[in-house]
Amino acid sequence: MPSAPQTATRLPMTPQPSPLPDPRVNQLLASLPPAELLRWQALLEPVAMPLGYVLYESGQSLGHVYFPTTAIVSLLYVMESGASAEIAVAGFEGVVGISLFMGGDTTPNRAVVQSAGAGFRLRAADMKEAFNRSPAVMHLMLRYTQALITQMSQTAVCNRHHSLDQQLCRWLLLSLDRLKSHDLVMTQELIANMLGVRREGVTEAALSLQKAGLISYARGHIRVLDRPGLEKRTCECYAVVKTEYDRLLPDQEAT
Amino acid sequence: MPSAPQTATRLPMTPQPSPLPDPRVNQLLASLPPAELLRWQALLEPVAMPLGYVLYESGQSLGHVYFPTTAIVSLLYVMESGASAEIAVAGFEGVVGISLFMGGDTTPNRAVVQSAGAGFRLRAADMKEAFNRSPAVMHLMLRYTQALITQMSQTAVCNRHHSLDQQLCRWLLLSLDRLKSHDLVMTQELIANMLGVRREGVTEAALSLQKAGLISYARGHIRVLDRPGLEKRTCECYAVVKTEYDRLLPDQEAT
DNA sequence: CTCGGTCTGTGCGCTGGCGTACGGAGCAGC
DNA sequence: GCTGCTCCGTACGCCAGCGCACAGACCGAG
Repeated sequence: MPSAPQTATRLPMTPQPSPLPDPRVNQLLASLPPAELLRWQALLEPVAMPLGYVLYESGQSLGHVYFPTTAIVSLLYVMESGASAEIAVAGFEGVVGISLFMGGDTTPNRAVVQSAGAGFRLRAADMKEAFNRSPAVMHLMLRYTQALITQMSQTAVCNRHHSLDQQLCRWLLLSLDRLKSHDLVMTQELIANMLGVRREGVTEAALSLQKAGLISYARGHIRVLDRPGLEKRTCECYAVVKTEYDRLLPDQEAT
Repeated sequence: MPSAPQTATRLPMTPQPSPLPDPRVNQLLASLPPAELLRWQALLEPVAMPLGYVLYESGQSLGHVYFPTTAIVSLLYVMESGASAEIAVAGFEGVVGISLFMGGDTTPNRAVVQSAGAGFRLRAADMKEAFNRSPAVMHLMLRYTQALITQMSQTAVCNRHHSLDQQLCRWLLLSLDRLKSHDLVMTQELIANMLGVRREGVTEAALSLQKAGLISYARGHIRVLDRPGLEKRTCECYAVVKTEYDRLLPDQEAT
């Protein structure tokens, strides 16, 4: 695998999908049986995923499932009041739109691009067909779904018990894992929306991380300086989720 | 369907499974294709589910899946500190042990009986076999799983944004729906553990509900006096979850 | 260089829920 | 009818995070 990051995040609106993007940058796609992947090549459509782009809206029937490669997608619930809370996050390790093969077709959540990048999409009908035809595909998707469930559970726990400080660390680490980079482009306002807290709260937490020398922050650009430090500072939730992802989704990282 | 409640909860330790319990009291079992249900009859084992009984422990490999009939089961995460938080709840409408067919075999959660009653269980191997053999079984289980996912998501949101008061209402309503009764046996201490809050907090919230004439509370016995009142007082989370369950799991309530 | 917009830092009063501690009330058994 | 235990009510100080308001700081456009 060539060094993937390829600073596509630099261009906010049109992160040009590189001329011949490799679906295998997405771990789920990479984990497909070779014959299956071959079939899919014809069906997968490369898409740009600009910051803030809404892949699907609460209750809206899904036309496609999305396999991010360099983008990160947030699943969040938006309340009647307009306040929001992130339920989970998906990147190159996963897929957005599980309700399609789970059978519900819709969810009460919104999926929005949290970090610009690229990915692939697959038509709903094709996804369902593959899921129902191939046990390998099915089991892969279900294992991913279980990992996602763990992330959601842990989000609930974290929301209940842990400090904003710790939650910010967890959130940064989850994002970092999906970027393979130490820089992320993200205003405090956005982070606040994701975490479902005040912007000022994020400012305070970010400052304390900065003072501890763990990150440096400047106008929507975060650089992580001391990742192990973040891991020490966060709550157990991050480790639980990470461990579960590693357990359920074989890493495919050979070479 | 005969009036089900049959105060089995009166006996704490041995809620005698009635002589010939009908699996179809569990909605998932009732939704199986008739031929499939017939197969299962031989495999389903009636079990008593006394209060506090731990169906499975965090990380423990599952020997069975459980289909509650009159019992309610909480899925909760227990932190290193010993504090806990409920992730979701399952009763006669569902099944406990989804990680079995999702492919993970284990979860980081604990499943514990929150309201005594009865149910059935099925050996892990039999469950997997049926899931992989019968698309009808598979789709049924997956639709249920998606409903459960919605519940988890909403738990996360609720933990983030809503007052203890509202959360207590939501929790009572979710329990009520799974009991088909207006009485529940539940100390404030236990509720506090489920919600992941202080016992005193529950006392306060319960008092305010009592003063509003919505419930009456006495030594571990709650009677709901005004259900619509509870529904008015709770947050949107309850309705979201309820709607999603009704949508995904056909009610089978004919007759 | 200036101006307008976005993003980040700071202050202040408020409140919901926490930790702790204790008092009283009901039930069960002897 | 007393004792012990479980369960529920109350009180008080504390603090994280909220809502609000505003000041600087940086950036790009003209």
